[in-house]
Amino acid sequence: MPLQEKDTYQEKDDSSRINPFVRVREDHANELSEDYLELIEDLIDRTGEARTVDIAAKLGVRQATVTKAIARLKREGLVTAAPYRSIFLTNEGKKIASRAREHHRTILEFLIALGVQQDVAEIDAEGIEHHLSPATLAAMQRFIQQQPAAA
Amino acid sequence: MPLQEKDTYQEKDDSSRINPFVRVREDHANELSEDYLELIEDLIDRTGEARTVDIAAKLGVRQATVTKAIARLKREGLVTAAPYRSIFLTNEGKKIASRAREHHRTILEFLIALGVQQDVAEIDAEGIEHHLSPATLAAMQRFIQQQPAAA
DNA sequence: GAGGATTTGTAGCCTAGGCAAACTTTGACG
DNA sequence: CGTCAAAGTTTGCCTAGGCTACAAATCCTC
Repeated sequence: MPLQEKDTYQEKDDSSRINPFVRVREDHANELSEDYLELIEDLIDRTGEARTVDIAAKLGVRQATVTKAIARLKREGLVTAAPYRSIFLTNEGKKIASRAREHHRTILEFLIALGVQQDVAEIDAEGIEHHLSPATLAAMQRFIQQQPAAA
Repeated sequence: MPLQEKDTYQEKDDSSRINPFVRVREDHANELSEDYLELIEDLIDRTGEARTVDIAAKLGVRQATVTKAIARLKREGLVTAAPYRSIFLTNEGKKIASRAREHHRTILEFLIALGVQQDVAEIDAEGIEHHLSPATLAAMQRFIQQQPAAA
């Protein structure tokens, strides 16, 4: 037998394209980051700044948890933040936040167009926004545009 | 000050109904279990038995990981399994598996009806199936039935 | 029915992301 | 300008879910 046996394990490269479960696990790794970035952008837009205490309240976690997460985002170059000061997005962070927000909006509009109640749609949109391929998002866009847009 | 301060934290009872992020975190806790149960049911149906090695291959993880997960499912009363023997679902486990499978099928059909390519639909369905409320699933059902069902 | 390959299980490690408790910094206000 | 509440941080803990390496059991095959 040549080289290493590999067990039944699939290599990362192609497995994410091939195995849905692997793909879901990978999505989960980005999910939290995107939620933070999207929320930070939103807070800055609406209140002028993103503070630990507000992020914690929105996400339903403790401030300590937010501090830890922000440290990670800093390490990844997605935000900047000086101790005891509020948080800002880097350009890279802004890109991700805007994309996430756009997806979120698309999904929300789509669900509502599909006939789902507003509040339920909000919750479900949050749940699925990190797991949809560009192709599905495009299909949702098409669907929205075909709708008569009930006033 | 009265009683405990509570910080800005929201109590579990209502927060899952109120805060989408809390809801998503709760969904994640069940996600893995449902994937296992659904897969076990599928393997039993198709090959006669559910073996660790096959579960591992399908999920893209190591066998040791599967063993650990099965131990948890046993503790939760969702499967039965004797050491070195294959795995069976309890009634409770079967209920969850069937529900999961049904949701999965609904979502898959829906995405395809929406115009998403088969292989992409498979991947996305796996990603979102644990995050949709009954209301949204019902809306998807309605949409499928309205479709002319293109041959 | 013995031997070796395959499968399963065990032990120990790692990381992420929660938490509480204690500490530090900030900043508002008398 | 001193004090003190609110905000932020640090530390240390826990659990889940991955992994590797190794040990044990099972089961083909001759």
